[in-house]
Amino acid sequence: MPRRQDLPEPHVLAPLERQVIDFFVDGVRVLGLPPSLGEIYGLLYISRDPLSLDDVVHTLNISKGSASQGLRALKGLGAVREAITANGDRKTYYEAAVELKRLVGGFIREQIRPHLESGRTKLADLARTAETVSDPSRREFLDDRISRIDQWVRRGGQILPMIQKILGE
Amino acid sequence: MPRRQDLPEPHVLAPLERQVIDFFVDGVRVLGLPPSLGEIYGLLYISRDPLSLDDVVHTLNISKGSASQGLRALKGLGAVREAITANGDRKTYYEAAVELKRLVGGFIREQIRPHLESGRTKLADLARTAETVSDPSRREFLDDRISRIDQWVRRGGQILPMIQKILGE
DNA sequence: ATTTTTGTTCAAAAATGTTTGAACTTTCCG
DNA sequence: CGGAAAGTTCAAACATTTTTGAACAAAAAT
Repeated sequence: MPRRQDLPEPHVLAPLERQVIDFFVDGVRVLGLPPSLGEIYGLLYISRDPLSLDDVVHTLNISKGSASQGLRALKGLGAVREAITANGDRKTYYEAAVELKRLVGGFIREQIRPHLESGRTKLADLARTAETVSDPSRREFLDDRISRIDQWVRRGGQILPMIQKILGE
Repeated sequence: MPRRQDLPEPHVLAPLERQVIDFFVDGVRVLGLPPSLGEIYGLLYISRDPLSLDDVVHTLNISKGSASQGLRALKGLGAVREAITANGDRKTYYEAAVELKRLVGGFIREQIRPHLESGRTKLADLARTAETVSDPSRREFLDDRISRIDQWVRRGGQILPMIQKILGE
């Protein structure tokens, strides 16, 4: 019974596919993510059918380790999901999530919110440290600067839902 | 004086200043910028008076090269400006720009817009390549995926001015 | 006109981040 | 059970980015 994984095709990427993948490699670089994530996402994005980890490894010529870690990270970002595997196949197949809303949401949740969170914590520490400054003139200056950062963090927290709303329609 | 070469004694930073600097080091990492930019900006941000390149070098204990390049990059981002130099002094002094509007605007202009721009170009190339695909079914799929990316890029271009507007008040 | 001060440049070193691959675990199947 | 297939882990190899520092240039002071 011939199955997917029995086909020993070298699977050379067409120029178009390569172009799409490169597009996403550049895209994820802007977001500060490793190139392999861009490659994998790009490949899935331009594949009509879901692909297995093995498909990814062979098509992109990357290691199993990279593919495994990359797929996990993309799942975590909500950029890739497991496709429902219909037949009695024990591989899991992956497909790209293509809704901008989901992509942006995942990125904000995983990459931005945690930093905003820790920023808030550090800021609170900072304010506490500043309270121990005795010189009133210096103290006034510090209070201004710290409250300014506070304003920035606050604005950041406000604007994220707006971005999600605008991109999510 | 028996000092090690002409290496200057590093100025010791108060804990508060160190905390602020670290805050910005983390901040710029999120933006994909080198730590030295965060250090320099943080130092200027928490300094009441403008500082010279030499001040930056000695206080942060970084090389002159790093300080020079870092200050240039920060100027390019609009995050730092040259202060009006008191007469009789030929050093130039730098101060942090603290308006969120300016910071965000500079970052978008320098780091985001260029990528959006090149994204548009690559996308146009892609669309041209896709036109050569003959299989109608495959072609239909590709057209959908490509127009979807086009939509993303378009949305990105629309949302940037909104962000600037919201943060710029 | 020489030296000192101020700052820039860039090749190489150091630091950091990414990918690999071999060993390992888990699950399925006979 | 034992073996094979699928997937994970992580230390080391590799790649990229950042920082350094010595050489250089410009300009002011001596």
